[in-house]
Amino acid sequence: MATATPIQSQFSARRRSPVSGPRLETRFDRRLARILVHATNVFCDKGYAAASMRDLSRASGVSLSGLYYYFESKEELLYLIQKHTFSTIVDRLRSRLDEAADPAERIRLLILNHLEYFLANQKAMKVLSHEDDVLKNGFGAEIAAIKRKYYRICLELLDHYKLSRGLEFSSRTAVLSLFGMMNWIYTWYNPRVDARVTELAQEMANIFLQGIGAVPYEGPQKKRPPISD
Amino acid sequence: MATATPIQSQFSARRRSPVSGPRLETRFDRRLARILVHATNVFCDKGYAAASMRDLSRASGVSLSGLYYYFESKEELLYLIQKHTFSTIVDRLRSRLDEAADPAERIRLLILNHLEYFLANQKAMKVLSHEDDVLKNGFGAEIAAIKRKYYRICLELLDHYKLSRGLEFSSRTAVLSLFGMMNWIYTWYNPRVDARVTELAQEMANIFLQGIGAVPYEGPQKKRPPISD
DNA sequence: CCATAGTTCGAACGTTCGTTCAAATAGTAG
DNA sequence: CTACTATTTGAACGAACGTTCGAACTATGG
Repeated sequence: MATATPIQSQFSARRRSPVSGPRLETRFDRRLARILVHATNVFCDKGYAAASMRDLSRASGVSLSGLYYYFESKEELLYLIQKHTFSTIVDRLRSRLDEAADPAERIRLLILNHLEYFLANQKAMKVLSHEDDVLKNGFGAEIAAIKRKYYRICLELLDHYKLSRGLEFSSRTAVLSLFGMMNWIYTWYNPRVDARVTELAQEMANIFLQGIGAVPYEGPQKKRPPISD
Repeated sequence: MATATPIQSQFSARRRSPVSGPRLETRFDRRLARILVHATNVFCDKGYAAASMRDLSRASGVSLSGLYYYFESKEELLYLIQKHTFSTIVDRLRSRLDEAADPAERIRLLILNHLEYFLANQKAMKVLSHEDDVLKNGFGAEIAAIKRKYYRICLELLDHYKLSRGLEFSSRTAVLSLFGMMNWIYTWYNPRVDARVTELAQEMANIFLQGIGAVPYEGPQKKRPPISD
Protein backbone atom coordinates (compact mmCIF):
# COMPACT_ATOMS: atom_id res chain seq x y z
CA MET A 1 0.00 0.00 0.00
CA ALA A 2 1.50 3.29 -1.07
CA THR A 3 1.42 6.13 1.40
CA ALA A 4 2.13 9.82 0.97
CA THR A 5 5.67 10.80 1.76
CA PRO A 6 6.00 13.04 4.81
CA ILE A 7 6.45 16.75 4.32
CA GLN A 8 9.92 17.53 5.42
CA SER A 9 12.74 19.72 4.19
CA GLN A 10 16.40 18.99 4.42
CA PHE A 11 17.21 22.63 3.88
CA SER A 12 15.47 24.52 6.64
CA ALA A 13 16.17 23.42 10.17
CA ARG A 14 12.86 21.81 11.07
CA ARG A 15 11.54 22.67 14.45
CA ARG A 16 10.01 19.98 16.57
CA SER A 17 10.98 17.07 14.36
CA PRO A 18 9.80 14.02 16.30
CA VAL A 19 12.83 11.74 16.18
CA SER A 20 11.46 9.33 18.76
CA GLY A 21 8.39 11.10 20.10
CA PRO A 22 5.10 9.35 20.70
CA ARG A 23 3.22 11.33 18.04
CA LEU A 24 4.52 10.85 14.53
CA GLU A 25 2.76 13.99 13.28
CA THR A 26 3.42 17.03 15.41
CA ARG A 27 1.21 20.06 15.64
CA PHE A 28 3.87 21.86 13.62
CA ASP A 29 3.63 19.36 10.79
CA ARG A 30 -0.13 19.52 10.73
CA ARG A 31 -0.21 23.31 10.57
CA LEU A 32 2.44 23.33 7.87
CA ALA A 33 0.47 20.85 5.81
CA ARG A 34 -2.61 23.04 6.12
CA ILE A 35 -0.67 26.06 4.90
CA LEU A 36 0.73 24.03 2.01
CA VAL A 37 -2.77 23.18 0.82
CA HIS A 38 -3.80 26.82 0.74
CA ALA A 39 -0.52 27.82 -0.89
CA THR A 40 -1.07 25.18 -3.57
CA ASN A 41 -4.44 26.69 -4.40
CA VAL A 42 -2.99 30.17 -4.68
CA PHE A 43 0.01 29.08 -6.74
CA CYS A 44 -2.35 27.15 -8.98
CA ASP A 45 -4.64 30.11 -9.58
CA LYS A 46 -2.16 32.97 -9.94
CA GLY A 47 1.11 31.21 -10.72
CA TYR A 48 4.09 31.09 -8.39
CA ALA A 49 5.68 34.36 -9.45
CA ALA A 50 2.46 36.36 -9.42
CA ALA A 51 1.32 35.00 -6.04
CA SER A 52 2.41 37.20 -3.17
CA MET A 53 3.12 36.23 0.39
CA ARG A 54 0.20 38.46 1.31
CA ASP A 55 -2.05 36.35 -0.92
CA LEU A 56 -0.87 33.25 0.91
CA SER A 57 -1.44 34.94 4.25
CA ARG A 58 -4.99 35.85 3.31
CA ALA A 59 -5.78 32.41 1.93
CA SER A 60 -4.38 30.48 4.87
CA GLY A 61 -5.56 32.77 7.64
CA VAL A 62 -2.05 33.04 9.03
CA SER A 63 -0.46 36.45 9.42
CA LEU A 64 2.17 37.49 6.92
CA SER A 65 5.03 37.19 9.37
CA GLY A 66 3.52 34.09 10.90
CA LEU A 67 4.11 32.18 7.69
CA TYR A 68 7.85 32.49 8.15
CA TYR A 69 7.64 30.41 11.27
CA TYR A 70 6.87 27.42 9.05
CA PHE A 71 9.29 27.96 6.18
CA GLU A 72 12.17 30.24 5.43
CA SER A 73 11.20 31.63 2.06
CA LYS A 74 8.59 31.60 -0.66
CA GLU A 75 10.97 29.47 -2.69
CA GLU A 76 11.15 26.79 0.00
CA LEU A 77 7.36 26.76 0.10
CA LEU A 78 7.20 25.86 -3.57
CA TYR A 79 9.90 23.30 -3.01
CA LEU A 80 7.94 21.63 -0.23
CA ILE A 81 4.85 21.41 -2.42
CA GLN A 82 6.67 20.01 -5.40
CA LYS A 83 8.80 17.59 -3.39
CA HIS A 84 5.81 16.13 -1.58
CA THR A 85 3.69 15.84 -4.72
CA PHE A 86 6.37 14.35 -6.90
CA SER A 87 7.68 11.92 -4.29
CA THR A 88 4.20 10.61 -3.62
CA ILE A 89 3.42 9.89 -7.25
CA VAL A 90 6.73 8.06 -7.72
CA ASP A 91 6.26 6.00 -4.55
CA ARG A 92 2.76 5.02 -5.61
CA LEU A 93 3.94 3.97 -9.02
CA ARG A 94 6.70 1.86 -7.50
CA SER A 95 4.41 -0.15 -5.28
CA ARG A 96 1.78 -0.42 -7.99
CA LEU A 97 4.16 -1.86 -10.54
CA ASP A 98 4.54 -4.92 -8.33
CA GLU A 99 1.01 -5.90 -9.29
CA ALA A 100 1.77 -6.71 -12.91
CA ALA A 101 4.51 -8.40 -14.87
CA ASP A 102 3.25 -8.03 -18.43
CA PRO A 103 5.11 -5.14 -20.13
CA ALA A 104 1.99 -3.69 -21.73
CA GLU A 105 0.02 -4.02 -18.52
CA ARG A 106 2.77 -2.22 -16.62
CA ILE A 107 2.60 0.70 -19.02
CA ARG A 108 -1.15 0.82 -18.52
CA LEU A 109 -0.50 0.92 -14.80
CA LEU A 110 1.89 3.81 -15.24
CA ILE A 111 -0.71 5.78 -17.17
CA LEU A 112 -3.48 4.93 -14.74
CA ASN A 113 -1.34 5.85 -11.74
CA HIS A 114 -0.27 9.13 -13.28
CA LEU A 115 -3.76 10.20 -14.32
CA GLU A 116 -5.43 9.05 -11.13
CA TYR A 117 -3.04 11.05 -9.02
CA PHE A 118 -3.14 13.93 -11.46
CA LEU A 119 -6.89 14.31 -11.31
CA ALA A 120 -7.18 13.62 -7.59
CA ASN A 121 -4.56 16.31 -6.91
CA GLN A 122 -5.14 18.53 -9.88
CA LYS A 123 -3.97 21.77 -8.30
CA ALA A 124 -0.78 20.34 -6.85
CA MET A 125 0.01 18.66 -10.14
CA LYS A 126 -0.53 21.88 -12.04
CA VAL A 127 1.90 23.61 -9.70
CA LEU A 128 4.34 20.77 -10.29
CA SER A 129 3.98 20.84 -14.07
CA HIS A 130 3.63 24.54 -14.64
CA GLU A 131 6.34 25.77 -12.27
CA ASP A 132 8.71 23.17 -13.57
CA ASP A 133 11.98 25.05 -13.76
CA VAL A 134 11.54 28.00 -11.45
CA LEU A 135 13.41 26.46 -8.52
CA LYS A 136 17.15 27.00 -8.69
CA ASN A 137 20.26 25.65 -7.02
CA GLY A 138 19.66 23.21 -4.17
CA PHE A 139 15.90 23.15 -4.32
CA GLY A 140 15.87 22.85 -8.08
CA ALA A 141 18.48 20.10 -8.08
CA GLU A 142 16.48 17.97 -5.70
CA ILE A 143 13.27 18.25 -7.71
CA ALA A 144 15.19 17.57 -10.90
CA ALA A 145 16.59 14.40 -9.32
CA ILE A 146 13.11 13.05 -8.57
CA LYS A 147 12.04 13.95 -12.08
CA ARG A 148 14.98 12.03 -13.55
CA LYS A 149 14.14 9.05 -11.39
CA TYR A 150 10.54 9.06 -12.60
CA TYR A 151 11.64 9.46 -16.18
CA ARG A 152 14.08 6.58 -15.81
CA ILE A 153 11.39 4.23 -14.56
CA CYS A 154 9.11 5.05 -17.46
CA LEU A 155 11.91 4.68 -19.97
CA GLU A 156 12.68 1.20 -18.66
CA LEU A 157 9.02 0.22 -18.88
CA LEU A 158 9.03 1.22 -22.51
CA ASP A 159 12.31 -0.52 -23.26
CA HIS A 160 10.99 -3.77 -21.82
CA TYR A 161 7.87 -3.43 -23.91
CA LYS A 162 9.94 -2.80 -27.02
CA LEU A 163 12.11 -5.82 -26.31
CA SER A 164 9.18 -8.11 -25.60
CA ARG A 165 7.59 -7.26 -28.92
CA GLY A 166 10.63 -6.68 -31.06
CA LEU A 167 9.56 -3.12 -31.85
CA GLU A 168 11.70 -0.27 -33.13
CA PHE A 169 11.08 3.34 -32.13
CA SER A 170 12.69 6.11 -30.12
CA SER A 171 11.94 5.42 -26.47
CA ARG A 172 12.80 8.98 -25.56
CA THR A 173 10.35 10.51 -28.00
CA ALA A 174 7.70 8.02 -27.00
CA VAL A 175 8.05 8.58 -23.25
CA LEU A 176 8.10 12.35 -23.61
CA SER A 177 5.11 12.26 -25.93
CA LEU A 178 3.28 10.19 -23.35
CA PHE A 179 4.14 12.66 -20.61
CA GLY A 180 2.91 15.42 -22.87
CA MET A 181 -0.43 13.71 -23.38
CA MET A 182 -0.85 13.16 -19.67
CA ASN A 183 0.49 16.39 -18.22
CA TRP A 184 -1.32 18.62 -20.66
CA ILE A 185 -4.66 17.67 -19.12
CA TYR A 186 -4.20 20.35 -16.47
CA THR A 187 -4.93 22.83 -19.25
CA TRP A 188 -8.20 21.31 -20.35
CA TYR A 189 -9.67 18.69 -18.03
CA ASN A 190 -13.18 19.54 -16.92
CA PRO A 191 -14.89 16.93 -14.71
CA ARG A 192 -18.28 18.03 -16.01
CA VAL A 193 -17.67 17.21 -19.65
CA ASP A 194 -14.70 14.84 -19.64
CA ALA A 195 -14.61 11.15 -18.91
CA ARG A 196 -13.73 9.71 -15.51
CA VAL A 197 -10.16 8.83 -14.68
CA THR A 198 -10.24 5.14 -15.51
CA GLU A 199 -11.93 5.73 -18.82
CA LEU A 200 -9.56 8.56 -19.71
CA ALA A 201 -6.56 6.47 -18.75
CA GLN A 202 -7.82 3.67 -20.96
CA GLU A 203 -8.33 5.99 -23.92
CA MET A 204 -4.84 7.41 -23.60
CA ALA A 205 -3.32 3.99 -23.06
CA ASN A 206 -5.08 2.74 -26.17
CA ILE A 207 -3.77 5.60 -28.25
CA PHE A 208 -0.28 5.24 -26.90
CA LEU A 209 0.11 1.47 -26.88
CA GLN A 210 -1.45 0.93 -30.27
CA GLY A 211 0.45 3.94 -31.49
CA ILE A 212 3.89 2.64 -30.63
CA GLY A 213 3.05 -0.92 -31.62
CA ALA A 214 2.03 -0.27 -35.17
CA VAL A 215 3.93 -0.38 -38.43
CA PRO A 216 5.83 2.78 -39.25
CA TYR A 217 4.53 5.24 -41.77
CA GLU A 218 6.14 5.01 -45.19
CA GLY A 219 5.23 8.32 -46.79
CA PRO A 220 2.20 9.68 -48.66
CA GLN A 221 0.31 7.12 -50.67
CA LYS A 222 -2.94 6.93 -52.58
CA LYS A 223 -4.11 3.64 -51.13
CA ARG A 224 -4.61 3.51 -47.43
CA PRO A 225 -2.24 1.21 -45.58
CA PRO A 226 -3.94 -1.75 -43.90
CA ILE A 227 -4.77 -0.94 -40.29
CA SER A 228 -5.60 -3.60 -37.73
CA ASP A 229 -9.37 -3.88 -37.85
CA MET B 1 1.69 30.86 -49.63
CA ALA B 2 1.19 31.57 -45.96
CA THR B 3 2.64 34.76 -44.58
CA ALA B 4 3.05 36.07 -41.05
CA THR B 5 0.17 38.21 -39.90
CA PRO B 6 1.14 41.83 -39.26
CA ILE B 7 1.71 42.97 -35.72
CA GLN B 8 -1.16 45.21 -34.88
CA SER B 9 -3.36 45.81 -31.90
CA GLN B 10 -6.96 46.81 -31.93
CA PHE B 11 -6.73 48.02 -28.36
CA SER B 12 -3.99 50.62 -28.29
CA ALA B 13 -4.25 53.44 -30.77
CA ARG B 14 -1.45 52.58 -33.12
CA ARG B 15 0.68 55.47 -34.20
CA ARG B 16 1.67 55.75 -37.83
CA SER B 17 -0.63 53.03 -39.11
CA PRO B 18 -0.05 53.07 -42.85
CA VAL B 19 -3.56 52.96 -44.24
CA SER B 20 -2.55 53.85 -47.77
CA GLY B 21 1.08 54.91 -47.42
CA PRO B 22 3.75 53.79 -49.84
CA ARG B 23 5.68 51.73 -47.27
CA LEU B 24 3.73 48.85 -45.81
CA GLU B 25 6.12 48.50 -42.87
CA THR B 26 6.80 51.73 -41.07
CA ARG B 27 9.82 52.47 -38.92
CA PHE B 28 7.50 52.21 -35.95
CA ASP B 29 6.42 48.69 -36.90
CA ARG B 30 9.99 47.58 -37.41
CA ARG B 31 11.15 48.91 -34.05
CA LEU B 32 8.17 47.37 -32.34
CA ALA B 33 8.89 44.00 -33.93
CA ARG B 34 12.48 44.21 -32.71
CA ILE B 35 11.32 44.89 -29.18
CA LEU B 36 8.86 42.02 -29.41
CA VAL B 37 11.66 39.60 -30.26
CA HIS B 38 13.69 40.63 -27.23
CA ALA B 39 10.62 40.58 -25.02
CA THR B 40 9.83 37.07 -26.22
CA ASN B 41 13.29 35.91 -25.15
CA VAL B 42 12.92 37.45 -21.70
CA PHE B 43 9.38 36.13 -21.18
CA CYS B 44 10.58 32.71 -22.28
CA ASP B 45 13.51 32.65 -19.85
CA LYS B 46 11.95 34.20 -16.75
CA GLY B 47 8.25 33.81 -17.32
CA TYR B 48 5.86 36.70 -17.93
CA ALA B 49 5.13 37.53 -14.29
CA ALA B 50 8.75 37.36 -13.16
CA ALA B 51 10.05 39.42 -16.07
CA SER B 52 10.22 43.10 -15.26
CA MET B 53 9.95 46.05 -17.58
CA ARG B 54 13.52 46.83 -16.58
CA ASP B 55 14.57 43.40 -17.83
CA LEU B 56 12.90 44.17 -21.15
CA SER B 57 14.56 47.56 -21.28
CA ARG B 58 17.98 46.03 -20.72
CA ALA B 59 17.44 43.25 -23.26
CA SER B 60 16.11 45.48 -26.01
CA GLY B 61 18.43 48.43 -25.45
CA VAL B 62 15.47 50.79 -25.22
CA SER B 63 15.06 52.91 -22.13
CA LEU B 64 12.44 51.94 -19.60
CA SER B 65 10.15 54.82 -20.43
CA GLY B 66 10.95 54.51 -24.11
CA LEU B 67 9.21 51.15 -24.23
CA TYR B 68 5.90 52.78 -23.49
CA TYR B 69 6.06 54.62 -26.77
CA TYR B 70 5.46 51.28 -28.49
CA PHE B 71 2.82 49.73 -26.29
CA GLU B 72 0.65 50.83 -23.42
CA SER B 73 1.32 48.15 -20.84
CA LYS B 74 3.25 44.99 -20.12
CA GLU B 75 0.02 43.08 -20.63
CA GLU B 76 -0.44 44.46 -24.14
CA LEU B 77 3.10 43.41 -24.92
CA LEU B 78 2.30 39.80 -24.07
CA TYR B 79 -0.89 40.11 -26.06
CA LEU B 80 0.97 41.31 -29.14
CA ILE B 81 3.39 38.39 -28.93
CA GLN B 82 0.68 35.79 -28.46
CA LYS B 83 -1.64 37.24 -31.08
CA HIS B 84 1.06 37.37 -33.72
CA THR B 85 2.37 33.89 -32.95
CA PHE B 86 -1.00 32.21 -32.78
CA SER B 87 -2.46 33.94 -35.83
CA THR B 88 0.54 32.97 -37.91
CA ILE B 89 0.36 29.29 -37.05
CA VAL B 90 -3.36 29.17 -37.80
CA ASP B 91 -2.94 30.98 -41.11
CA ARG B 92 -0.18 28.64 -42.17
CA LEU B 93 -2.24 25.61 -41.32
CA ARG B 94 -5.15 26.94 -43.34
CA SER B 95 -3.18 27.38 -46.53
CA ARG B 96 -1.32 24.13 -46.02
CA LEU B 97 -4.46 22.07 -45.69
CA ASP B 98 -5.31 22.94 -49.28
CA GLU B 99 -2.48 20.66 -50.37
CA ALA B 100 -4.13 17.42 -49.30
CA ALA B 101 -7.55 15.87 -49.38
CA ASP B 102 -6.93 12.53 -47.66
CA PRO B 103 -8.14 12.74 -44.04
CA ALA B 104 -5.08 10.97 -42.63
CA GLU B 105 -2.74 13.07 -44.72
CA ARG B 106 -4.43 16.24 -43.49
CA ILE B 107 -3.85 15.22 -39.90
CA ARG B 108 -0.21 14.59 -40.71
CA LEU B 109 -0.08 18.07 -42.20
CA LEU B 110 -1.53 19.52 -39.02
CA ILE B 111 1.12 17.81 -36.94
CA LEU B 112 3.92 18.78 -39.28
CA ASN B 113 2.74 22.39 -39.44
CA HIS B 114 2.44 22.63 -35.67
CA LEU B 115 5.81 21.10 -34.93
CA GLU B 116 7.65 22.94 -37.69
CA TYR B 117 6.40 26.27 -36.45
CA PHE B 118 6.90 25.24 -32.84
CA LEU B 119 10.55 24.38 -33.29
CA ALA B 120 11.31 27.26 -35.65
CA ASN B 121 9.81 29.69 -33.11
CA GLN B 122 10.45 27.77 -29.94
CA LYS B 123 10.62 30.76 -27.60
CA ALA B 124 7.50 32.42 -28.90
CA MET B 125 5.62 29.12 -28.74
CA LYS B 126 6.72 28.56 -25.17
CA VAL B 127 5.41 32.00 -24.27
CA LEU B 128 2.17 31.13 -26.03
CA SER B 129 1.81 27.75 -24.33
CA HIS B 130 3.14 28.58 -20.90
CA GLU B 131 1.43 31.92 -20.40
CA ASP B 132 -1.83 30.51 -21.63
CA ASP B 133 -4.37 32.06 -19.29
CA VAL B 134 -2.62 35.08 -17.84
CA LEU B 135 -4.27 37.59 -20.16
CA LYS B 136 -7.64 38.77 -18.90
CA ASN B 137 -10.64 40.65 -20.27
CA GLY B 138 -10.28 41.99 -23.79
CA PHE B 139 -6.80 40.71 -24.46
CA GLY B 140 -7.59 37.29 -23.04
CA ALA B 141 -10.84 37.02 -24.96
CA GLU B 142 -9.15 37.69 -28.27
CA ILE B 143 -6.45 35.07 -27.72
CA ALA B 144 -9.05 32.60 -26.51
CA ALA B 145 -10.99 33.18 -29.72
CA ILE B 146 -8.01 32.28 -31.89
CA LYS B 147 -7.41 29.24 -29.71
CA ARG B 148 -10.99 28.09 -30.17
CA LYS B 149 -10.70 28.57 -33.91
CA TYR B 150 -7.55 26.45 -34.03
CA TYR B 151 -9.15 23.79 -31.84
CA ARG B 152 -12.22 23.72 -34.07
CA ILE B 153 -10.17 23.12 -37.20
CA CYS B 154 -8.33 20.22 -35.59
CA LEU B 155 -11.53 18.72 -34.27
CA GLU B 156 -13.04 18.75 -37.74
CA LEU B 157 -9.96 17.09 -39.19
CA LEU B 158 -10.37 14.31 -36.67
CA ASP B 159 -14.07 13.94 -37.25
CA HIS B 160 -13.53 13.56 -40.95
CA TYR B 161 -10.92 10.93 -40.32
CA LYS B 162 -13.25 9.08 -37.99
CA LEU B 163 -16.05 9.17 -40.52
CA SER B 164 -13.85 8.03 -43.39
CA ARG B 165 -12.74 4.99 -41.42
CA GLY B 166 -15.83 4.28 -39.40
CA LEU B 167 -13.92 4.64 -36.14
CA GLU B 168 -15.29 5.26 -32.66
CA PHE B 169 -13.44 7.33 -30.08
CA SER B 170 -13.73 10.65 -28.28
CA SER B 171 -12.57 13.34 -30.67
CA ARG B 172 -12.13 15.77 -27.80
CA THR B 173 -9.85 13.50 -25.83
CA ALA B 174 -7.93 12.62 -28.95
CA VAL B 175 -7.38 16.21 -30.08
CA LEU B 176 -6.35 17.38 -26.64
CA SER B 177 -4.03 14.41 -26.23
CA LEU B 178 -2.45 15.32 -29.53
CA PHE B 179 -2.00 18.92 -28.46
CA GLY B 180 -0.44 17.64 -25.26
CA MET B 181 2.06 15.55 -27.14
CA MET B 182 2.98 18.44 -29.38
CA ASN B 183 2.96 21.35 -26.98
CA TRP B 184 4.86 19.55 -24.28
CA ILE B 185 8.00 19.54 -26.43
CA TYR B 186 8.87 23.01 -25.19
CA THR B 187 9.77 21.35 -21.90
CA TRP B 188 12.19 18.81 -23.38
CA TYR B 189 13.20 19.40 -26.97
CA ASN B 190 16.95 19.62 -27.40
CA PRO B 191 18.17 20.03 -30.98
CA ARG B 192 21.45 18.32 -30.09
CA VAL B 193 19.94 15.01 -29.04
CA ASP B 194 16.45 14.98 -30.57
CA ALA B 195 15.40 14.24 -34.09
CA ARG B 196 14.78 16.90 -36.70
CA VAL B 197 11.32 18.32 -37.18
CA THR B 198 10.16 16.17 -40.06
CA GLU B 199 11.30 12.99 -38.34
CA LEU B 200 9.75 14.04 -35.03
CA ALA B 201 6.49 14.94 -36.73
CA GLN B 202 6.43 11.55 -38.41
CA GLU B 203 7.03 9.73 -35.13
CA MET B 204 4.25 11.61 -33.39
CA ALA B 205 1.92 11.20 -36.32
CA ASN B 206 2.61 7.46 -36.34
CA ILE B 207 1.86 7.17 -32.65
CA PHE B 208 -1.27 9.25 -32.91
CA LEU B 209 -2.77 7.92 -36.14
CA GLN B 210 -2.09 4.28 -35.40
CA GLY B 211 -3.19 4.94 -31.85
CA ILE B 212 -6.64 6.21 -32.73
CA GLY B 213 -7.08 3.73 -35.55
CA ALA B 214 -6.61 0.56 -33.57
CA VAL B 215 -9.06 -1.71 -31.84
CA PRO B 216 -10.10 -0.59 -28.38
CA TYR B 217 -8.64 -2.19 -25.31
CA GLU B 218 -10.92 -4.72 -23.65
CA GLY B 219 -9.40 -5.10 -20.21
CA PRO B 220 -6.53 -7.12 -18.70
CA GLN B 221 -5.97 -10.48 -20.32
CA LYS B 222 -3.37 -13.20 -20.22
CA LYS B 223 -3.00 -13.62 -23.96
CA ARG B 224 -1.87 -10.59 -25.88
CA PRO B 225 -4.43 -9.16 -28.27
CA PRO B 226 -3.41 -9.39 -31.92
CA ILE B 227 -1.63 -6.24 -33.04
CA SER B 228 -1.17 -5.29 -36.66
CA ASP B 229 2.26 -6.69 -37.63
C1' DC C 1 16.25 78.79 -41.65
C1' DC C 2 11.77 77.58 -38.91
C1' DA C 3 7.86 74.60 -37.67
C1' DT C 4 6.05 70.38 -36.75
C1' DA C 5 5.69 65.64 -35.76
C1' DG C 6 8.05 61.48 -34.35
C1' DT C 7 11.04 59.48 -30.98
C1' DT C 8 13.85 58.88 -26.71
C1' DC C 9 14.95 59.43 -22.09
C1' DG C 10 16.03 60.59 -16.87
C1' DA C 11 13.70 61.23 -12.95
C1' DA C 12 10.26 60.43 -10.23
C1' DC C 13 5.49 58.70 -8.73
C1' DG C 14 2.88 55.65 -5.57
C1' DT C 15 2.41 50.75 -4.73
C1' DT C 16 3.64 46.26 -3.69
C1' DC C 17 7.14 43.01 -2.98
C1' DG C 18 9.73 39.35 0.31
C1' DT C 19 11.59 39.40 4.61
C1' DT C 20 12.85 40.73 9.51
C1' DC C 21 12.28 41.45 14.42
C1' DA C 22 11.02 42.56 18.94
C1' DA C 23 7.15 42.07 21.51
C1' DA C 24 2.93 39.75 22.71
C1' DT C 25 0.24 35.53 23.35
C1' DA C 26 -0.80 30.46 24.10
C1' DG C 27 0.52 26.04 25.83
C1' DT C 28 2.74 23.02 29.02
C1' DA C 29 5.65 20.92 32.63
C1' DG C 30 7.16 21.53 37.37
C1' DC D 1 1.46 29.89 40.55
C1' DT D 2 6.28 30.18 37.92
C1' DA D 3 9.40 29.31 34.21
C1' DC D 4 10.02 27.96 29.89
C1' DT D 5 9.17 27.04 25.10
C1' DA D 6 6.29 27.24 21.13
C1' DT D 7 3.60 30.12 18.35
C1' DT D 8 1.68 34.41 16.43
C1' DT D 9 1.66 39.07 15.31
C1' DG D 10 1.90 44.36 13.86
C1' DA D 11 4.97 47.35 12.21
C1' DA D 12 8.52 48.36 9.58
C1' DC D 13 12.62 47.67 6.30
C1' DG D 14 14.82 48.49 1.73
C1' DA D 15 14.25 46.99 -2.81
C1' DA D 16 11.85 46.41 -6.92
C1' DC D 17 7.66 46.93 -9.36
C1' DG D 18 4.66 49.17 -13.55
C1' DT D 19 3.74 53.45 -15.13
C1' DT D 20 3.84 58.66 -15.99
C1' DC D 21 5.54 63.03 -17.63
C1' DG D 22 7.86 66.91 -19.37
C1' DA D 23 11.96 67.96 -21.46
C1' DA D 24 15.20 66.94 -25.03
C1' DC D 25 16.53 65.07 -29.16
C1' DT D 26 15.98 63.73 -34.30
C1' DA D 27 14.02 63.81 -38.84
C1' DT D 28 11.41 65.91 -42.43
C1' DG D 29 8.93 69.15 -45.36
C1' DG D 30 8.40 73.88 -46.44
